[in-house]
Amino acid sequence: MIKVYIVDDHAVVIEGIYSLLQKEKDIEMTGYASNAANCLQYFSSHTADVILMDISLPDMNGVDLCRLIKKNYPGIMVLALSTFNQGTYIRKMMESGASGYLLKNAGRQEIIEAIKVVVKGKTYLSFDAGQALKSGTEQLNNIPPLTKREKEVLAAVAEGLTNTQIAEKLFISVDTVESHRKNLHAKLNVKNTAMLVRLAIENDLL
Amino acid sequence: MIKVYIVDDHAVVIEGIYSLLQKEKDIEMTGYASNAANCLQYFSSHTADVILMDISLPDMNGVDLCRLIKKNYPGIMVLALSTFNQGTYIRKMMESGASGYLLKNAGRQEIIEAIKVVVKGKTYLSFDAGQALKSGTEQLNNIPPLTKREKEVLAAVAEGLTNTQIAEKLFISVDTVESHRKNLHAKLNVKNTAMLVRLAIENDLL
DNA sequence: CAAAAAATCACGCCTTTCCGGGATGCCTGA
DNA sequence: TCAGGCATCCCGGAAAGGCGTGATTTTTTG
Repeated sequence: MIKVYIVDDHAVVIEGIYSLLQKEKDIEMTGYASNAANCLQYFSSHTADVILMDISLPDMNGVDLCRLIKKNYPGIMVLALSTFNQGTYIRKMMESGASGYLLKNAGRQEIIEAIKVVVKGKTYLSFDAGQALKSGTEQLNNIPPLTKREKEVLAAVAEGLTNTQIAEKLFISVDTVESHRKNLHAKLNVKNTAMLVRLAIENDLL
Repeated sequence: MIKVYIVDDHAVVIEGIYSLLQKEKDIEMTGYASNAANCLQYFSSHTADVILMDISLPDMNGVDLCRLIKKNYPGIMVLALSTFNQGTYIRKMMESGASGYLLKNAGRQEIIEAIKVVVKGKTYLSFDAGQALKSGTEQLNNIPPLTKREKEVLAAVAEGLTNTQIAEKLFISVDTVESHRKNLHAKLNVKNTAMLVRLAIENDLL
């Protein structure tokens, strides 16, 4: 009997999965939570085999919750659940210890299969998710890590501040700001402010 | 007996709503579809009182589907269903004839209430959705209409083209491009490229 | 048709970015 | 200890953008 727990802030999703899993003999739903806090509280005194976890929760994002769970209870398998089929999200979840990634448009069969796969310690990725992951790593999407300062400057630029204003804000000289911008341009392979801001927003670098 | 139909590409959501509505005596689920095409086909020979409609579907967006439904069957009330609490989406759905907007984190009570309200011809907005709408219209979010040329220039700017490149692309002089940019700055109340691009992306002006 | 809105082009002036260098400490991990 | 990444600062010239103002032509629309 596989014990499944759900964390999702959408009542209909919880209800739907509950309803779907009820028909399955060897799967049992032991509980659910609509936020990270309740989930963590539950596991301080209970356990489960698999957690179906929405990546966006009201009080914490799925990535952090997943990391916490895997750190404290490595035996529990986390199966990420999301509407978004974005390489970045998927990658982050997998890096945080998730055993799989399931899109919410998955049907009953797929959900059950995913649960059975991850409970054995294997990895399950929705077909589309797998695709997104691949195309993400193999293509240009590859964003080099930015330093703390660079991120600060980038955020300020995206807010529309001029170099002078940024310099004042960060208590550094205008030249330094320019240096950071130059590095950002080089790292992100852009050549002006417009492309920089666009890339920053679209890749959630703020 | 209120007849409810669901259009959503997430099996769990359909299952969840079905399960929730089953317990309600005076509401009946008459069918569902996981895409716009099936939905339209269904209504060519059936009807319903309320359609719960996801705003993002695989083959068509909710806004267009809503418009189609209301045009052909004005008597059917459309209740938009979405994860996103964004003023733009909400506004577009309402403008397309939807009777309400429900967030997917709504509980059983709220869903049922919403259905009962819209079937009477009234409007139902999730609390949060109402807030987003208000803050959208009443605050600065108010975006004046842009002309065709302005949109073209804006798109080019967001792509990272320089004024010279834009001029070549649109077969106009650099001065004209600058004029359009000046107008954009004035209309959108920004003062540099960074803010312009950011605002353009965040308000889906591309 | 006549008024309004949009699109076009122009000039001058100043500010800001962009770019290619170079330089100096500081800290960390191999 | 020492290389390398990081953050800091500097210079100078070229390019692009921002701002005010004004003008002409086309298009839209009441």
